[in-house]
Amino acid sequence: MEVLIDNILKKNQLSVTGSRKKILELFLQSNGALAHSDIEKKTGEKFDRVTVYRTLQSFLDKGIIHTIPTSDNSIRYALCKDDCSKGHHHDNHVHFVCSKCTNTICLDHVTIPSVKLPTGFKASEFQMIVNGICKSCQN
Amino acid sequence: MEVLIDNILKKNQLSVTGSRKKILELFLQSNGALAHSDIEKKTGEKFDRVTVYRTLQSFLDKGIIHTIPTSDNSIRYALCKDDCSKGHHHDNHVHFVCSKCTNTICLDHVTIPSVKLPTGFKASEFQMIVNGICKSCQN
DNA sequence: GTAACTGCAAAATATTTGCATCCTT
DNA sequence: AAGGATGCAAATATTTTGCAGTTAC
Repeated sequence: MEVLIDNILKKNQLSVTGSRKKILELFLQSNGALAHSDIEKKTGEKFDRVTVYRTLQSFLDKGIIHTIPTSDNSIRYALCKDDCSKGHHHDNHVHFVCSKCTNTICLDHVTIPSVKLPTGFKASEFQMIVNGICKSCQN
Repeated sequence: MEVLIDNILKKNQLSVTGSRKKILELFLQSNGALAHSDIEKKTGEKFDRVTVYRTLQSFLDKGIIHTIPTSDNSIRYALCKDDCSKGHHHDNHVHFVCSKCTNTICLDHVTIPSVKLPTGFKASEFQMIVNGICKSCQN
């Protein structure tokens, strides 16, 4: 794990520092998406708030993570899968937001179906969010 | 128009006031979605910022408008269509976000295709956002 | 007249920026 | 050693809350 994390950072020309390792580890552990506040909580106040902002921003810039649209004012970030790092972000799967546990889960195997847009519109990216009750909260 | 606006408000047991009429009118005019900041701009600083927050909240509560997920920290609101007011929000169309003019447009005639979720997941709502260049910015 | 709505002030939160210091390479 | 990353302080921006005055019904 340790090695994997270092490799991801190096591959993206980011220096390997404590906060980056820790935050990246968080993403690798949770297979869902994280909001800024989640990260602050789960790292246990170890880092400055500002460092979290900047770390997320640099991960975004490098394409290590991407944002997921939400309906509340809290951007959520998720790891990009392999094909993302090549520049284009084809994060081509559906995201599921559980209304019970509020987790955002990547449904990696559910691909976003394509839609036909009216003439004049040129699409560059498709996002799909499904709200409901997730597997773990089902009872 | 004036009458229509009053009717919407009355139908939802909201008293008819200047700010509500003005803001509702804005929504009726723009067939896209509006962010809080859009509303402040377009009403020309006439209302207190707080009034805008509260007005939007009461419209949300009554189901007159709904939120649209975004990837930047700016909730966008759009008018609900007729079948929304019955309680369930089946805002069943695709939203288009133009990366040039940043407008969010309701593609009323593009329905969200259904997807098959993994077992254990129960969906209650589907949202789809398409990013790209809109009709007006195409040149 | 009463309940609901608004505007102002202020509190609480969230985000950004500058700069000195420290760490990675 | 040099450039980049971090933490602190502080500037901005955003959202929420309380309260007194005003307006709609």
